[in-house]
Amino acid sequence: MRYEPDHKARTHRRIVRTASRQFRAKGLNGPAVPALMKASGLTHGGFYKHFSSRDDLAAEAIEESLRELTETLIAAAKRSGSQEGWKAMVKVYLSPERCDHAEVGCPIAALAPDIARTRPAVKKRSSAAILKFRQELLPFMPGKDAEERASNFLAIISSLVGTLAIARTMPDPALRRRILRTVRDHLLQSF
Amino acid sequence: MRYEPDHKARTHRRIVRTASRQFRAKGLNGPAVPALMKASGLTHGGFYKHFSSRDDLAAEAIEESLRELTETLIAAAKRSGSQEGWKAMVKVYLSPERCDHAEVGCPIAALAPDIARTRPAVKKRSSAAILKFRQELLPFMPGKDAEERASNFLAIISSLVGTLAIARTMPDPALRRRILRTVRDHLLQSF
DNA sequence: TGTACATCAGTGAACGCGCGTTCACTGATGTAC
DNA sequence: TGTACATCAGTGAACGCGCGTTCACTGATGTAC
Repeated sequence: MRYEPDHKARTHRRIVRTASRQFRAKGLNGPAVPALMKASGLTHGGFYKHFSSRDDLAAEAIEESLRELTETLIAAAKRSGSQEGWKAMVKVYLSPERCDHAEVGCPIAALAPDIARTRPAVKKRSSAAILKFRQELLPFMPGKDAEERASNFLAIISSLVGTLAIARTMPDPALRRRILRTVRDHLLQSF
Repeated sequence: MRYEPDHKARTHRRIVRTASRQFRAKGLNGPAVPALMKASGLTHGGFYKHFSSRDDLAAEAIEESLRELTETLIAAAKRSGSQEGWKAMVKVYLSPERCDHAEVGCPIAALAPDIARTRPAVKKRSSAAILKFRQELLPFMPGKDAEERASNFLAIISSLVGTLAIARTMPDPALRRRILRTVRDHLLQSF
């Protein structure tokens, strides 16, 4: 069976996108190769036509989900129209919907400890992707100069990541929402 | 072989304590039962004389590590002597040593996403232990009334957890230290 | 125009391995008589 | 005092299973002649 010229690239992208959701939902060691391929409507045998290893896919999936997150947050900031794009980002990031659906949410909140523990190759690509993510969001941060924006980015993103991570450990949805609301309100009046 | 009356209880405690380190180092799905027992100088066969399942040990290990963390932080606050115990807690929590040794550090920073994804029984016991942890630290938080201290606890702990999680994804030790220092300084002058 | 062959994305059986859990067993000591 | 038995923390072989990866194969279509 021959396909259109970009067929393989499209399949590849589809595997990466579905895998990025599976990893966020189940952890970096969660989904097995057969499950990852099945979720894209394929069988596991073809996996190594697309990726050199499971780690290779994991790294690509993390890079992809960080690109998606960047896009989502910047879109929210631009939609808000105001000078303070970071406030729109905080509101989106801490929304109950995103908290309850880790599979489409922030890969740092969902996977940071897994990334810290993973093989050096995956860790290197992931941390580079996080630094790129930081670079793209810096312009939207509060602060009068680059240095202040950089330090505020760290203060804000660490609070966001920690809040989501903590909220998700709580089985009670009402408590989760209370946590999200509390930190959101705190952050919005802090900068 | 008969043992002293408390022999089994001591062995049990030893398994839990070594396991709590292994889980923090390798994740909730990381260490296998044989490895967990071997780390305590035992063979895997006796495991089910002490625990009803691997999940049972995981829950107990998380509870234990949160008790240890509570102790460590309160000791730091009391050692500092000042009225502002939370500042001493922030400094200890974000120390480079603790960042570089997840196995003896905060189980929330090391395991939150794993806890969020785990079986309901483990999740329930873990979240209860986190709420107990919160309750014991509240008196040391900044704020003029209970409500303010509760909201500040959340703002501070989420920032701490997120900072450690993010820093640990970075392979460069200098960058890790810079991240820790930045958030520490930010927090210390924020409340 | 017709035929033999090359291409290559995807298939599915098979590999060696380690997992969580079970279970019959060990053997030093306490207890019953 | 001496002996038979009960106790029970810990041992190690074995179980069924799913893992990541390999590999010979499929089969529709493009290319060579």
